[in-house]
Amino acid sequence: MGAENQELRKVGLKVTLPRIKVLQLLENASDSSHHMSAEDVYKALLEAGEDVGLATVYRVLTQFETAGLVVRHNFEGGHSVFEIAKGDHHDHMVCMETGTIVEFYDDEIESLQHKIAAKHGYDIVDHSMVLYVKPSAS
Amino acid sequence: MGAENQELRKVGLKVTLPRIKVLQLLENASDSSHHMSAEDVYKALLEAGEDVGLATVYRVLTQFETAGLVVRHNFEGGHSVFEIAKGDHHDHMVCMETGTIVEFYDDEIESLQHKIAAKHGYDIVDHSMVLYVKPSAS
DNA sequence: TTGGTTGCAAACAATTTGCATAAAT
DNA sequence: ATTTATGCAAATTGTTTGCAACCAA
Repeated sequence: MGAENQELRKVGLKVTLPRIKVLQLLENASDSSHHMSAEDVYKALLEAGEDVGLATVYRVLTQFETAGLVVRHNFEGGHSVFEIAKGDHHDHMVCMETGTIVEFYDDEIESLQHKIAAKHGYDIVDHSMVLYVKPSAS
Repeated sequence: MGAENQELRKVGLKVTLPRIKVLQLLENASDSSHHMSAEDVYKALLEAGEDVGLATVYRVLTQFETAGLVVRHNFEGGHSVFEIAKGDHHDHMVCMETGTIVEFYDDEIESLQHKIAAKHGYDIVDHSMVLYVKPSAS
């Protein structure tokens, strides 16, 4: 039995075929397909010959998000994209011209964010930071 | 003639009633209604007795965004919110418990963002940073 | 006059939900 | 056997578009 099997049980989700397939897909997602929309996942599964419904993909992704297995991002342009949660937090840079997504993490920025929230009497629950960029004119 | 009149001409938009009304509404928006969705604007105008269509509100807001008169934000939860562009750039902090929105600006973070983008060979076109917070447990 | 603008209804895209059926424990 | 999950189609939500009537320049 695959490791996905265990992961699902661990978060209290019944082990079903759709869930296993979606989880495998996201875990093995290559660099370029690291961030996938529900539609992306759905089409990938269809192409792999798996017979899942789009509604199920949405349901499963939402459950995974709640369970902390995946992270949902709302970049500009309406639809959400998901990526497997690898434990590490990072922010994103989206190239407006190529669509490339670069992940980065900056300790200094993180601590400044906390400092600012604290200054206003708040604790940070979560945050999103996306830099929309273009290749720098050399 | 109101000042909105001039502002519209300045950006090359024909002066029409819906545009004037939407612009006035956003300019006079109180602190709590500083950030409004298209629906918010639509309902506010209806309550004020103005007879505009929701589609027109969307069109006008999009035109204003293009013209730089307003800024559109995509906070979590699907719909967009707009605010009059007062020239100054700032980021947001959204309280998950009260819905309060705090605006802030941090020079240090801004420069770090540019430094990071540059490190990856990019220029920043735009960025969004939203801190989702809760009142700090005292 | 004449082209830009509006309102309304229909069209859309992304996501959610109801429900009868199918599968997991 | 029970309970939960799935697939499909229909329903929602937020936003856009086609088009005839309308208004600003």
